[in-house]
Amino acid sequence: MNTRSAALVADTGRRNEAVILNAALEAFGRKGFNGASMRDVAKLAGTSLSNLYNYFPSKSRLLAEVLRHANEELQARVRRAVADAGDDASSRMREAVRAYVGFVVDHQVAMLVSTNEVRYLDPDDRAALVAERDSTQGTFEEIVAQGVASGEFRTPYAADAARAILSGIGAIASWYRPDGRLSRGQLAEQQARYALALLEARLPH
Amino acid sequence: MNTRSAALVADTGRRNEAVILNAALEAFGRKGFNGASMRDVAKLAGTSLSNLYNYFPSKSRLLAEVLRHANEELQARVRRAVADAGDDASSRMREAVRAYVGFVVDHQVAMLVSTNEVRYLDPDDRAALVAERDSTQGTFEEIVAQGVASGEFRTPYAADAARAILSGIGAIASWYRPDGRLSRGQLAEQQARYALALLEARLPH
Amino acid sequence: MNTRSAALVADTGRRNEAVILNAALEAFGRKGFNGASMRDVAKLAGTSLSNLYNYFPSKSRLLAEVLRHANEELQARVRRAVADAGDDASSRMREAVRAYVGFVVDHQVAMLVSTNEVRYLDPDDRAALVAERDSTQGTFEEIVAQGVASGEFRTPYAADAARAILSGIGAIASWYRPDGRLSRGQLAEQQARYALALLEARLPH
Amino acid sequence: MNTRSAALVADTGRRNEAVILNAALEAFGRKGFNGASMRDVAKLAGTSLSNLYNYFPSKSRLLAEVLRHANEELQARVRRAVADAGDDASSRMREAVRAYVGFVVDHQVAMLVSTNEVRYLDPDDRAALVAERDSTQGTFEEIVAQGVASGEFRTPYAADAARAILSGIGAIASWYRPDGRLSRGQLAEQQARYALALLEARLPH
DNA sequence: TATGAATGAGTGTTCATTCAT
DNA sequence: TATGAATGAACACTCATTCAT
Repeated sequence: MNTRSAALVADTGRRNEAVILNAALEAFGRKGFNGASMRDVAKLAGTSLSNLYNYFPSKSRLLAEVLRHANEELQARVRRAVADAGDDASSRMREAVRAYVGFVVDHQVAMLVSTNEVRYLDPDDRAALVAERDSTQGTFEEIVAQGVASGEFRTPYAADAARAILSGIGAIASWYRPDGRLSRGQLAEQQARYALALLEARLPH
Repeated sequence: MNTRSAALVADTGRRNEAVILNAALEAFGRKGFNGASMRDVAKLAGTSLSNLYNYFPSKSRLLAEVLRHANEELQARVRRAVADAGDDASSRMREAVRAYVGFVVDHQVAMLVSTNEVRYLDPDDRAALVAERDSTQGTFEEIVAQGVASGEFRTPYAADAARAILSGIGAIASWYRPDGRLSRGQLAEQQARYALALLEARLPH
Repeated sequence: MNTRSAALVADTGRRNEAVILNAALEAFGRKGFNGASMRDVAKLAGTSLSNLYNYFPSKSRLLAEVLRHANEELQARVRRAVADAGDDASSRMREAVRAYVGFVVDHQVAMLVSTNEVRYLDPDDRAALVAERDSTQGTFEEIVAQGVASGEFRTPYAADAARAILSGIGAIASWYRPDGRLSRGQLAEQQARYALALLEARLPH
Repeated sequence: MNTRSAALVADTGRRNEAVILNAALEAFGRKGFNGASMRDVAKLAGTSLSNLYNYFPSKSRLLAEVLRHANEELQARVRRAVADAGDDASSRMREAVRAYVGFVVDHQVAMLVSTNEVRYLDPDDRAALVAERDSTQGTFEEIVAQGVASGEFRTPYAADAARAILSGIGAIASWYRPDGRLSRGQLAEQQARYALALLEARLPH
């Protein structure tokens, strides 16, 4: 149905749960959290309105679960990439950025919903998600700190650099088209270069 | 009421119109376009629900006007800044970024609403606004092109650099607090540096 | 604007009053009393909404005036026709029918509004109008009575014949098209024949 | 509640649907389509406003269903009557008229709503209903044609006679009172006589 | 687990009418 | 006489949620 994104939530065990989560992601992506109705979600999930409530106690909690899954996947990708990268900050930053970009491209809608609809979460759910996100951003901040310490990165504004980098990458979700000028790989390469340049890393010439 | 932003729409001549536009901006900022009701707007504007419709024919058109005013102000600031800047691409980029950051900080809510709620515009209004926004981005793209041509900027990814820069600056609206670590001026300076670094400009050491 | 009907209310003295009455007739004709708004009327009259209330104190009274004018014209036509007709019941009935048909064709919309929207009048206005209408129907009933007395009409159901005849003629308003199969004159002739036949008059062969 | 009409829609199977349809008929009958609100209908049906929409997707479709049921019943009565009548045109016309009158008397409100509110239907629904009505009128037109061909009816205006007859009968709905001068049967007999007379049938003396 | 019926609060919008000018 | 701004009530319709089955 949506050719730009693979299903975000895998179909393990409780089958309908995954179906509903993916339907909700799609609905929220199309119309926003407040613009999409539970009926929309039910229709996309191919089930009845009332059956939704057998899986999620409220619309808000449904959104929370959608965002939790999205963030989980993003975090996993980034952590794996960093773990598999070399030891120097530049390599690690490059791989972290590539992974982040990969997620944004693979799950464009999830990224959009993630950034635009967090605010509609109930306070507790929002706090939990923000904490998770901060932790992902923390991974980038650590790499920045490492690079500054090692002299690889010379930016005088290290404290905010990770956020600046992630803002730019996150925004990709709002304009990237898979059939556009840049391939998935080229985009990742480009963003990595932007990131390292922003950090004033010693770039290869 | 909102301490983070001065009124976006000036109160010249048609008074209630400005009052309503500012109320709408605030309401949409607090709850999003779909989350805010016309009743919310009326309450904030201190008028009756039905009277809103003497000024704007629909909620959607009200949003369109809010966004048009916001973009107008942003565009004016950037153009003025570029016109007043030096001749070299680096100076012009620096001033353009400063102006853009200034707008985001002065009209944080307007910036947030602008990026998050455009999608709810009617197609025609959306197209018109996107065109205006592209024109603002075009100003940045021209500076990039100038810098690349003159050798000031050495990024191999010039085509997408303006967008990357503006994404990062726009995102400021979602986290900046006037009482935070950075002053308005420091933030502007920082963002200018990020921008020039991303462009791989020859930086002063 | 409406090619099927001449203006019902003549433009004597208080000019805008006639303009408004004709506009109201058109509006009520197009959308019904409850479907047409005072704004609709104002637009058609080429004046402002609030100005309507300088002429008529309420929507309901506006309708009452429209219907009063329509009925006045209808009544005048019928009375004039009967007065100008011969002495025998058949001739008088024939002319009365012709006149009635003439009104329906000349003021189709007025006839439609008259029959469909009376019910929305305030009780007093409705009573007054119904009385006027009964008086017009009374004219026909007298002719029937005369014809029965003289032996011209042989129907055993004289008491309800006038109403039956007028129902049929009134309904013409809902289907007649000036460019249809029958001319104005042919239609009148046809209806006169139907009426006399229904009354079981001795018809010419 | 309404002593003048039996319930039009029978309560078979889908109970609430019939309840709502009858409530809608009553509401539209009392105040007209535009004058009656969905809240009125809900109140009469003894259910909630929003529940109405579980049965009918819009006020307009609700009206369409009401009118469809009414026309179905009318059509069925007329067809049955004609089928059960003798072979000559006069008998068939007499029975057809009797059946039509019977419907008007039994379902006075339905007849009124049917004639006054069709115009508020959506174009497609209106077209469908008009087609059904034309088919009923067609039944009468065929009888007229038969009678003219056989020499039973001598009217020179055969083409419009069926419509003239049905207009008169339909109008009964707007004045008949069950406790009035005429009984149901007398009224039917009277109308049959009017019809045959109008057709210039050879009447029994 | 799944459904369709039900509900009360809320949506954007329009209404007839009034008022200040 | 004429206007534009204003209002409170009402409109058709949709909402998230619940309940009986």
